[in-house]
Amino acid sequence: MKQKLESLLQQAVAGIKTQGILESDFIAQIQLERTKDPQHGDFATNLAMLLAKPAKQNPRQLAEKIVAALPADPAVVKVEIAGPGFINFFINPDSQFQIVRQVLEQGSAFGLSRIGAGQRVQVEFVSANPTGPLHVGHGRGAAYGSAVADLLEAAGFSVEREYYVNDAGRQMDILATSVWLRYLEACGEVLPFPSNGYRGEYVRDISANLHRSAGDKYRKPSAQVLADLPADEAQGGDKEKHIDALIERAKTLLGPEAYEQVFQAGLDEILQDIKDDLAEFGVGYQRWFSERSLMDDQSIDRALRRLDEAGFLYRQEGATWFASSRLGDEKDRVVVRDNGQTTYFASDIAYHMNKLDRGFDKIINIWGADHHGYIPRVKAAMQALGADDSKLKVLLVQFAVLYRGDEKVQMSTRSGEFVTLRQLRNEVGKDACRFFYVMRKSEQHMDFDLKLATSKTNENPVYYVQYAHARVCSVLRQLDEKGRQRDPLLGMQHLHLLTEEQESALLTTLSRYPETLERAALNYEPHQLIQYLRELANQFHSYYNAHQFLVDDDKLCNARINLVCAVRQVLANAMSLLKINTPEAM
RNA sequence: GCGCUUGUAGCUCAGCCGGAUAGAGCAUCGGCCUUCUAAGCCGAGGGUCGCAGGUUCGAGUCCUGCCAAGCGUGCCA
Repeated sequence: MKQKLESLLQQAVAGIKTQGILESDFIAQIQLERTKDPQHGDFATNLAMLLAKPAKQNPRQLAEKIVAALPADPAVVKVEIAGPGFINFFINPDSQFQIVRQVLEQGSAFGLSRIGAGQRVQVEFVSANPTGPLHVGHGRGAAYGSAVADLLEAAGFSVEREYYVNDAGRQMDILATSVWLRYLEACGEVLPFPSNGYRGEYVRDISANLHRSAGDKYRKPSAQVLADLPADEAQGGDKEKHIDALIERAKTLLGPEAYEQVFQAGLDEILQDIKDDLAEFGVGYQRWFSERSLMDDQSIDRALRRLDEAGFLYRQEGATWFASSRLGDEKDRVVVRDNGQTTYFASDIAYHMNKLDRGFDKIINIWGADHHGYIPRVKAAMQALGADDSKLKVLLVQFAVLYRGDEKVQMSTRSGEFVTLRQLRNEVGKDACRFFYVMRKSEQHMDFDLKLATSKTNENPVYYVQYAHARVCSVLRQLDEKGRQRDPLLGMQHLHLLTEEQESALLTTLSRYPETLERAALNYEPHQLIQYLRELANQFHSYYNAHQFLVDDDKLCNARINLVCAVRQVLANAMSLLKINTPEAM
C-alpha cells in the first residue's frame, strides 16, 4: 500500500513538472509516513512543503496542484490537504481488510523481506575470552547479536554468525597457570594462589577433571614451583610480575608439550561450556574462529607484511608500529612488541584481513561499549590493507548493570564474583532474558533488575506479549468446547464486518509489521520489534476486553476469529524471530 | 586534557528520513470479573525533551557552545 501511494505521488510530481511548475530535472524524494492521528487519514506526505521552495509557491497551493495531478486509484477513497500543507490519504477500508487474508495465507513467511537481496553479511558477536563462563554482560551481546543476525536473515540477507575465540595471549596463559595450580592442590600440594590468577570455582572443577583423567602426570613439588619467585601483591610485591613468573615456571617445569595439554584442558572445557550456554540461550553460530589459527597459518605475518609493503610499518624503541594515525586514529599502535611477540591488535588486523578475504559485503562487529576506542585503529588497518572500511560496521553494546532490588551487583571475572549468564537464565528464564536484553536500544545503558525480571507478575512485560498469544489460543479452544466449527472462508467473505475502532486499529498495526521488521533489520535495532510486539499485544488486549469474539452471528464470529488468528500469527512470527516462546496456555 | 556514548514524566525507557496536540510500562489515584484466562481492560494526575544559542515553513530529532554521567585514552586482552 505504501509503495502504491509512493508511485502515485511520483506520477503526480511528473505531472506538475510537465505543467512547468517544477524544473524537470528536479528529483523529488517522496516521504510518506503513517499518521499518528486517524483524523489525518492513514498516510501523509510532506511533499508539498518540501517542493514549496524549488517550485516557488506556497505549500498549500502546491499541495492542491499535486492532488489534482494525482491519478485516481480505487484503494484511495479521499485525499485531504491539512495543516501547513500535508497531503493526507484515506485508504479504502476494503483494501485494509485484505491484510488478514494476506497474513493467514503467508503464515510464518508473513513479514519476511527480500530487501537484503542475498548480500553476504557476517555478524561477529560475544567473542568473550575463553577464560571463564559467560556473565550477564556477555548475555546482552549474545541476545542483541543473535537478534540482529536473525533480523538481517529475515530481511533477505545471507548471514554468517561468528564467534572469535581469543585462545591466545597472556590471559590464556594466566588461565592455564591457574588451572595447573588448582590441579597441584588437587594432587595434595600446598601452595598459595596468586592474587592475579583466576579464582573462580570453575577453575577448580577443570583441575579436578584433569586430575581425574591424568592422575599425577603434571605434578611438581610445590617447593620447586615456588622457588625464587618475585613476591605477590599480598606480600608487598607486584602481582603482574608474580603471575608472569609463575607462567614461566609452569612452562619450564612442565615442558612445552605438557603445558600445552594443561592449557588445552582449560580452553576446551571453558569453550564447551560457552557453546552449551549459548545454544541453550537460542544463540547459534556458523563458525568459531580461533585466534591461534591466525598464528599457526602465518596470517599475522602475512597481514603485517602487507602493511609493511603499503608503507605503514616502522620500527621504534625496539617495537614495530603501525602508522594508524595517518588514517584517522589518534596515535600509532604497536603490532610487534620489543620482546618479539605480536600484540592482540596484530591478531585483529589479521582477523579482519581474513574477513575481507572471505568476500563479505558487510562485516558487522558487535562489541562492548568499552572497546569503542578500538574502532578507528581497526578501520585504519582495513584502509591500509587497501579495503573499503565502510564495509565494517561496529555496533556497540553498553554493559548491563545488574541490580538485585536496590543493590548493585559488582562483577569482576578475575575475582570470580560475577553472575553468570547461566545463573541468570536459570533464575529468570530464557524468554524474559532475551526480551529484557533487547528491549532497550543497544547503546543505552541498561539497568537489569533481577527482582523485576524474575517476578511472575504483571510487572514483567514479556508475559504481556505471551499472554496475548495464549489468549487467542484459548479463544479457539473455547470455540471447540462450545461445539462450534471454524469457517475461515466464511470469515474471509465477511471481513467488512470488522468495523469496530479496535478492529481498524489492529488491521493497521498488522499491515505495519513488514515495514517494522525491515526497519528494525536495516537499523540493527531489534528493540523496535519489541516495541511493535507490545503495541500489537496492547491493541489485542483492548479488543479482547471491549468485544466478544465468539458471537452468535457466524459471519461476524468467523471474521473476528480470522482477525485474531492473524494477530496470533504476527505475534508468533515476531516472537520466534526473537527466540521467545509462544505459549498456547498460561 | 582529548575522544566516544548518553541526558525525554517520580522510576525504567520509546519517539521512524526533521512534521501536526511528545508516548508506553512501572509507581500513585479512581473504576471493570455471572460473559472467550483480571499475567487483562478503561479513566485521571504527572513534562522547561540537561542548559543556551543557531539552521527553517516546522527541532526531542540537525549544527555550535556549555553542564552532568558512563566508558575510553597500554609494547593488556
